[in-house]
Amino acid sequence: MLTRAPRGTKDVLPEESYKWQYLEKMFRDVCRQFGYRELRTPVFEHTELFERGVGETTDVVQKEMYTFEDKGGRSITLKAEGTAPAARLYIENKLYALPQPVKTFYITPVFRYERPQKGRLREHHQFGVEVFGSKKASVDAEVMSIISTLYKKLGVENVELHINSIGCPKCREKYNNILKEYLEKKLTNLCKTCVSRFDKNPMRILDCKNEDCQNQIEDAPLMLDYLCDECDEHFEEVKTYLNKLEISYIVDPKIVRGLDYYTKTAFEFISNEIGAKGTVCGGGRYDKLIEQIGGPDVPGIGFGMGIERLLLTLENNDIEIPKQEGLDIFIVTIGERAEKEAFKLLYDLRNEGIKSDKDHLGRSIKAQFKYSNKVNATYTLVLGEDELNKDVVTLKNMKTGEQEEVKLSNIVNSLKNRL
RNA sequence: GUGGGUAUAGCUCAGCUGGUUAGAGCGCCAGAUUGUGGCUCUGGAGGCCGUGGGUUCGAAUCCCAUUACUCACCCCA
Repeated sequence: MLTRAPRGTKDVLPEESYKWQYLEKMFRDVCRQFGYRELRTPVFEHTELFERGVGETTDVVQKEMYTFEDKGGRSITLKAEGTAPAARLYIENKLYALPQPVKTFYITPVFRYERPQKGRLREHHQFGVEVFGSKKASVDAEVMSIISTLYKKLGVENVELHINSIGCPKCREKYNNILKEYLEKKLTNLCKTCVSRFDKNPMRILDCKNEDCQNQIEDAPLMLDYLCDECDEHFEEVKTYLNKLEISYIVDPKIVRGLDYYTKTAFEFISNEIGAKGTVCGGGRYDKLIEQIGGPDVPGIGFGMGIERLLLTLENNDIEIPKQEGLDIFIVTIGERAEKEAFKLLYDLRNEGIKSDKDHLGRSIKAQFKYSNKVNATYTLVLGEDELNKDVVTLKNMKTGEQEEVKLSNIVNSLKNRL
C-alpha cells in the first residue's frame, strides 16, 4: 500500500517523460500561433464553483468529485474540470476589462472519482482552451481548428470531428417540451436512468447507450430541427467556417454533453482506437456559464483534451515521439587523481552547456565504457594518468570508434566545435 | 455504482490433471590476463508464487475470502 500509487493514478517515469514534454511543447506552440496565452488555476477550488458551474445534476458533481473539508472548515474540491476554474479566474481578475476576446489555454491535472479503465483515470491531464467574450461562430471554428492543427502536427489521422448544436435556453426549453411529449408515450419502455432523466434533462435520453432505448427513440425529434433563428444561423456559420478551412466533420445530432453549461455548439473528436470510449477531445460553447457563477453576461467556448488519451491515440497510430538525445560526453576516469580532475572538467563542460556525466559508482574502465555506450553518449572522454602527464584527454567517437588526443586546455572549445 | 478477467524474478511469461532444492528470455552486476563500449561466451545476484484461511500426508497448482491490477457498462477527457 505504502509503495503503491493510489488507484487510478499513473506515474510518469524518467524514460517516458520526454513524451509529455513533447506534447506539451507542441500544444503550447500551436496555441501561441493562434494567439492564445496560458493561464494556470489552483489544483483545488471551492466546491460550490463546480456545483454551480458544472451543474448540480451532473454525474461529475453528484458522484465523482474529490471533495473534502479543509482545516478552516471550507468545502474544497480538487479540480474536476478545467472550464469553471478558468471562468472564475476570468471573473475574479476582471479580464472582461481587457480587449475581448480573451483567448486562453492551460495544461492541468483533473480529478474525478471513477472506476478506472483504459483511457480513464482518477487523475488525468488535460490540454484545454477557453475563449471568453465572443459569440461569433468564427471563434467556434477557430477553437476546433486548434485541435485539428495539433493532430496534423502530431500525425494523428484517424480522428473524426462530430458537431452538433444544443441550442440556447430559449429554444431548448421549447424543444424539451416537444421531446417530452414524444417520450411520454415510450416512457415505460425506457431504461431506469432514462426515466429519471425525463424530468431533469430529457435530451440526455438521446445519448443513452442502451440498445432498447436507442430503438425506442429512433425517430425522436432532434434539437437541430428546433433551433431558434439565432442558434440556427450560428450553427450554419460554424459549418461555413469549418468548410472554409476544409476541416471535415460529421453533424451528429445525438451529441449532448454531460456538463450543464453547454449552449449552441457542442463537439467531440472521436477515435475508436483507444478502448471503450472514443472521445479524445470534447468541448463546446457555454454562453451562460460566466453569468451563472456570478460574472457579467459574457459568452465563452472551449474544449478539453485528455493527454493520456492523446498518448494512447498516438500509440495506436504507431506514431513515435522523437526521443531526447542522450549525453554529449561521458568521462571515463582511471585512477584517483584523474577522477578528481575529471570532476572539475565535468563541471566546466556542463557550464558550457555540454550535456555530460561521469561514473559515480567506482566502476572499472570497461564498465564505464559499457555505461557510456548504454546512455548513448556521443563521445567518451578518457582521463587517466597517461593523459594527465601529457596534459591531454583521449576523445573517442562512439559511433566510429575513432579516438584521438586533445589538449586539456583546448578540450572545451574543441568539443563545442564538434557537437 | 454494476459485471468479467488476471495476480509466479526489475520486465514479458512457462510451470500439464497437486509430488522433492520454482524455471526461461530480456534486463541488471561481474568475468573472458595489460587502460576501451556495441557482438559473442561464462558466471552471479534477485521470488514468503498478491494476502489470509481451508482441503490434503503434501498446494504456485484445488476451494473460499480479501486486496490490487485490468477490461467493459454508466459517465467523462
